[in-house]
Amino acid sequence: MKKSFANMTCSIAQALDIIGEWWTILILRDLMIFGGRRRFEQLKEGLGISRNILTERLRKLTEENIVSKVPISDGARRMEYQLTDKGWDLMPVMLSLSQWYKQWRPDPENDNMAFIDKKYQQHIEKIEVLSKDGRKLKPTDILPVPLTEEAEAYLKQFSAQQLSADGEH
Amino acid sequence: MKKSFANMTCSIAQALDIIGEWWTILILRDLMIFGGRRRFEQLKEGLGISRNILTERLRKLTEENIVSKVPISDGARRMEYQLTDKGWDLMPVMLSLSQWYKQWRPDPENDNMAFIDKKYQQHIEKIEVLSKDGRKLKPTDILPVPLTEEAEAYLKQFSAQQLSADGEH
DNA sequence: TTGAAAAAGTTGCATTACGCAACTAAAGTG
DNA sequence: CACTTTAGTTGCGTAATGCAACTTTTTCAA
Repeated sequence: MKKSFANMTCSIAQALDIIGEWWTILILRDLMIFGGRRRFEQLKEGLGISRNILTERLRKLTEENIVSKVPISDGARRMEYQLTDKGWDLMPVMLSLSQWYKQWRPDPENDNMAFIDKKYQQHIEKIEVLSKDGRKLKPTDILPVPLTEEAEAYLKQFSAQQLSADGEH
Repeated sequence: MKKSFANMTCSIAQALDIIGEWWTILILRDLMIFGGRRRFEQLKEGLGISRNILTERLRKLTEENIVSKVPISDGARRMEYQLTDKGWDLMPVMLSLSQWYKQWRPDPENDNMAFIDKKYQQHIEKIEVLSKDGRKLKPTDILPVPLTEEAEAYLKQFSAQQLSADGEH
């Protein structure tokens, strides 16, 4: 049986356990696209996904409150799938995946997805990771750390040292 | 047979085709963690992944130049796996997954991953998406658009209009 | 230097997930 | 009221995953 990540104490593993299965992120992408596909058959045709898999993925996304199933118009019984706030908050995941691929792709032609700033209808800037003092951080400026109590204590201590050192000059 | 996303003209699909399989991102996470697991057996034990799957994932990651297999020390024949620059550039993907989960998790206890700013050893700020004029964008300020020639032309035109409008007041 | 143990896979088999096509039930449509 | 569309469900064949046993090379202790 395919192993679940749900019992791992790591936010990345937890996130992937929810949205990390094959097709899931592409379904969410379609739901994000302006004027895009919201209906079962549309999603199926657009993606080329099998019916039973689409059913299963949508069921899980609905259960996780990432997507909601709402009437296509008031009082109608036909339904469509819409992102919830929780779903829209996955935008940075989409962006970072897209931008990583664009930066390293071997073939610049093979892509037609863009992310547009709604207000000015412009391509948006690269996604940035900012430090507390506003520096833009490169990947290697960042350290993923599994947090034990010791690690937390160390960081608190280091932080105090750093503050006093900064105050001295 | 599980379908490939490699022939879709979308950078998200392309990225997922490379790193979207079960386990792959968790392997990369372990390779990112400071002082973390770099060796086959360590990765296997730490993740609880089967040997044959780990072999296959590492093979693909190496082939894609996301990970490289290097001698554990100079001239040694024992190998370890290290991230390449292309691999490190996946940091924003890790961050955005982690931060999404942390924001929406039902259970705040069930997580021990943190991302630290190396210089000050502090937790880093939330990942931000910036517009060209430096505004921090919310998910709903952003529009994913499949780029056709028409879409490109429209955007170019809109952009010109916007500039002249901005110049007038 | 030799014997044991570890490291890094490979192979074979059982089970689960996925893809496909056929079927179904309800809702919309003319 | 027929018939079409929509949104699934079911069944089956194949591929992916998990597990355990086996292999080969390297490392280490005595």
